[in-house]
Amino acid sequence: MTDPAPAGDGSAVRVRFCPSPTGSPHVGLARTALFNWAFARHQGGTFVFRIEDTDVARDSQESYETLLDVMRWLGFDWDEGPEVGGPHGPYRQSERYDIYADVARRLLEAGRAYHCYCSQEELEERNEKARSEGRAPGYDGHCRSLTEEQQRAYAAEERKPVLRFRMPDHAITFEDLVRGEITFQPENVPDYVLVRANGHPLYTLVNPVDDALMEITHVLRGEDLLSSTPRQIALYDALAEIGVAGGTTPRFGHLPYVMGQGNRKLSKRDPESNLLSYRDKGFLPEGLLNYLALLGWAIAEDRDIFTMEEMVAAFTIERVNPNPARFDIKKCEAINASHLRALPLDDLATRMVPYLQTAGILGEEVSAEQSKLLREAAPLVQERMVTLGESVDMLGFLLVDEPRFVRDPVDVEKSLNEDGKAVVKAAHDALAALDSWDTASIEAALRRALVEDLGLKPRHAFGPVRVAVSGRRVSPPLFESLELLGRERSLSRLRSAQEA
RNA sequence: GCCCCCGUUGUGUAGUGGCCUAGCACGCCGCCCUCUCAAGGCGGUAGCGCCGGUUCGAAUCCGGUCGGGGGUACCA
Repeated sequence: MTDPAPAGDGSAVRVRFCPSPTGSPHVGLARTALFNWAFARHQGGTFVFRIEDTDVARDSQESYETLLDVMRWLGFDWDEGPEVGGPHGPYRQSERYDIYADVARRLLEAGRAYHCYCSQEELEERNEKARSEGRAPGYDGHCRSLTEEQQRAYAAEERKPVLRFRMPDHAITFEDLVRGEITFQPENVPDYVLVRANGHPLYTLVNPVDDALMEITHVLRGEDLLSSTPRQIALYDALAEIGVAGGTTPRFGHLPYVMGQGNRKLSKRDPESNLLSYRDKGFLPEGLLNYLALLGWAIAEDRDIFTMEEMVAAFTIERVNPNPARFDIKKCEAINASHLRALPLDDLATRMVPYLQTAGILGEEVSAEQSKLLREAAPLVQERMVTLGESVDMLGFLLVDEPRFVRDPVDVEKSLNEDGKAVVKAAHDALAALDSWDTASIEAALRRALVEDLGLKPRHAFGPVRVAVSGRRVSPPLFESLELLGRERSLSRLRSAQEA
């Protein structure tokens, strides 16, 4: 199915993915990117990639580069953002501080924000008091209407003010794209800080400002941001009033959490959350993405394997489910395995290469002979692998020879005892006498020599041979493997195994 | 405490008042196939949080309750 995305009347749709470059990217991030990307592509809209690097303490350049790297690995293309540019750049917030400073000044001048001189200790104290008296905590409006004189007095104490947004005193209601109508009463959404005392703008300011400036129409983000939505909607109104942007407030949709073990949101600490580890293990990007899509969305009631093209064609926010979803590595692996099995063999062979190189099984240069071998071995391992990384253990024996080819000591002990070695010797002699070296002949010869002549059960007959040749008790099919290994290399292994 | 969100088998979901003695997938268990391991085939396991209401009829609508999660920052 390769239907193009219906353009509809949504060509004006603009969505963004705006991660912070802190630490290692996690799967929740990928899920958010996926839903935004799929929505943009389905609508024929614009996908904006913005970097929210205003947290000086935690952001890093390394993390930024990893982010771009992993986005490319996952196959997301962005229409505006780092490296591709666009009409609303720059797309790294660290390069937009002058914009935020200007907006902050205008908000202050228009009276939509005010200087607040309260110290953090004072705020905490008053919050404690409010709590103990059963009142709603949060900023109490202490500095909302200071006279100039009072402000001067505070300044004289060398207090540095923060810039605080003046929330309106009416309820704020919005239609969440995945949850429906949500209302917040004003007493539950206190005035909040936009700019720190040291002049540094906060997420609360920069995120809505950039969404407004970049003309974002739909905000799809994690559920954790749900309760900050009324603050942002109020800020949008103010921005429109001071003429910062066109005055269109985006529509919001809050995606369910991706949970880890227990009832916890999958955090960066959970090993299962690390996106890079999926690439390192050899998950296919399309497999991982397919699984992630299932966390809160379904393409059809009786189907869960699909391509990204199919997802784009089918994706609508209305069908996103609000329940938090548990990340299940077993299902993730099963989905990935399905994609792996569907890969064309040439593609599979090519995709295994980097993993074999990383493991040192292949060098940087892959010879024509090695490629051919890999291509021929691909059908043998395709339905046995869950991830590409498993090709290392499954195919290593074909690609290296002794001394680098080493048999698993445990498997040797179990299979290559005296009896086992006798079987190996018989196998060697039978194969050495063979005229043609192909799977059928090899199988016939071994069956005759081991099963018929020695009277062994097939599993007992071929087990020792398998360990001798592949080094393991679990391997690709034996006869095919022998053919691929070749006559000389096979016989050599059958000899050396007798000395193991 | 207060505010907000969420509640279908172990997990992810389908379900929008009768098609539901609740479908699909993963997992788990058993059997078949079989040179190992897989894959594949067949079968099985297990669920609408609870209580009330509306209705001829409720997983679906309403109220309450319980449970879980998030927020309540000069983090995002």
